Amino acid sequence: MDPMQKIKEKIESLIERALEQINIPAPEIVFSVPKQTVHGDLSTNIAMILAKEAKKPPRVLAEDLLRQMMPLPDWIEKAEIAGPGFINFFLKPHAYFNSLAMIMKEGKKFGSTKKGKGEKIILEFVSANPTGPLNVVSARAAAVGDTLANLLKAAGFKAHKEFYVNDVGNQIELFAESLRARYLQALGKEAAIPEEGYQGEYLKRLGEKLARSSFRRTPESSHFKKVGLKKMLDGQKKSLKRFGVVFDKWYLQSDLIKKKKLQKSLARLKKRGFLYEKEGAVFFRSTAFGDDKDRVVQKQDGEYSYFASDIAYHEDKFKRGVRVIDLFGPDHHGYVARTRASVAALGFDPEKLTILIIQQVNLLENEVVVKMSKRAGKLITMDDLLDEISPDVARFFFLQRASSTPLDFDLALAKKETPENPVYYIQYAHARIASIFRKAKTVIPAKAGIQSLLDPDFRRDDEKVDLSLLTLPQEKELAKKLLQFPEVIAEAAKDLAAHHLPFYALELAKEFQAYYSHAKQDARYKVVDAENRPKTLAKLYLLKNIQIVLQNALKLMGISAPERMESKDVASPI
RNA sequence: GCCCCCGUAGCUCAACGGAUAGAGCACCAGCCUCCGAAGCUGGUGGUGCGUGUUCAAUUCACGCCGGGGGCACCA
Repeated sequence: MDPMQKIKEKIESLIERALEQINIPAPEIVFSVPKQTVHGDLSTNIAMILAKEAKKPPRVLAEDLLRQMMPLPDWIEKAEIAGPGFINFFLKPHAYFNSLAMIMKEGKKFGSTKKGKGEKIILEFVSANPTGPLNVVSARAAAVGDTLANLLKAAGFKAHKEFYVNDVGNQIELFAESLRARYLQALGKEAAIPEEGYQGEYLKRLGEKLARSSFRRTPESSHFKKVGLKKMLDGQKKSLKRFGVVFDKWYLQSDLIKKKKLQKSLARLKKRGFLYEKEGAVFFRSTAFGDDKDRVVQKQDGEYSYFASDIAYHEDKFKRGVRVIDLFGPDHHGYVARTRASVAALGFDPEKLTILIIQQVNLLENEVVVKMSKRAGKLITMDDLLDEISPDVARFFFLQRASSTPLDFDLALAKKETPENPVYYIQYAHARIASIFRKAKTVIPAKAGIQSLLDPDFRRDDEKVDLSLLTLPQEKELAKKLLQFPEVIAEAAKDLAAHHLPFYALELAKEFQAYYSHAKQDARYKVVDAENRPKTLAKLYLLKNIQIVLQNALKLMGISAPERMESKDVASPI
């Protein structure tokens, strides 16, 4: 449920009735929450939208509307016309406080909605080649993809996380050859890593390990492929787990061929007239759907192209889900048009396919860009990253940025900034509330009711809490902020914009910290007051709600919500 | 040449087409007998250029300028 939505709907019907009175058909009415409190709690631009149609200046129309709306319901303090013709509504605190019970009641579920109607979405991300360890770009994709999946679930979709394993093709052969060479080298034999092969240290180590496990004769190339692949996949899974990302499915490209899915997809395309032969190769007519040129699906040598597998994979995904979301790396943006074309050619709605490009991560070292290449063996791995900074910090760092923009990542800087990282700010707000509760437990006389509020499983009915005792302006603002959470989730899920989440959490933490800090100057802001039990309860109630929302937001980002912040580095008060 | 991403504060990034463009870091000045100073308060400082659409443009369209990336019968 979304309490804010209900408030909006109520005002909406007021406006609709007013429009009816002056004979203007009502369009969709949009509200925004003004940045400044002087502009009220909710604002609409309806008078400016309709000014032309009404043949009146916006402000005059706004006045007409306002007159029709009188008298306002008791939960609206006042309504004003401002600026070029905004109608601003000022709500009484109880309009918000009354909805807090819902946050308490829903707990971990607060913020979730059912807008997705259980629609299944297949979300594919990371999908790095199984030829080496995951790098930082994969880390970014993992953080974003995982949080998008969480957001979609919270918005009422069924999100399925999938990792596509490119275990077929030239790069795998090169990989196997490179490993074989390392193996032979470890045995002291002459062997060269193929040109374009994989030079990384990790293969050297693996080759040495294989050499130690005494083979009587040099194994077949296929053996290196098999062992190497397994090793790489296990390593990738381990890194991802360390990062807190677990996939629902690891989908093998080779399965598409084994299970004849690839062949069937191509047959369908052929039947529909989108395939043709030229110079001994088979082409897909992607230009029929706006691609620059047609694309090869079967090469002259009879092998299927990577793209052919991808066609089959997308068909398979569309058979399993209503919507498909792909997170591509920046080097794959050229694939967007042809992928979309293939989906359309197979008869699926291309609108149901969303391809997000997770932009590159420029790794910097002392402000100099470090070029990464898996084949040349120059890379900074996800594990290297996690050796330096915690998963919480890394995830937050990646989530803060819109994923469609390139990201400069200075490892040295990231490490240095760790103590000041904003993620701690949010966690600290959460821990601080926990701390206040610990304090309250010792100070407030133990009555039957209060224990329940201090208990994690507290529910509203356990004890009457009089929220009208919350009279400070910041308390109303905090309640307002909390109630915006479901909309934040819904919007972020709709736009697939994970970065809204950290910003919201930061804002909420900020408002709380500022509110809390007033207590030093002003006793009215003090939460725990042994002399005033009802007021303490009301404040604790609000704080509990803040804590719940912070928890839920952090959970969506895959970040922990600690009860205490513990660090030796940070000095405690003298 | 074509395609994609990006130009917002000294740096890293925000801003459903809305009102006085916001945060963090950095810098300056204050604040711990009192629920955690990983904190709070105040200050310095910004939309690359041009034209259009609109009541309203950081946002949309077009054109420049600048930075990055991609344009395989490799995956």
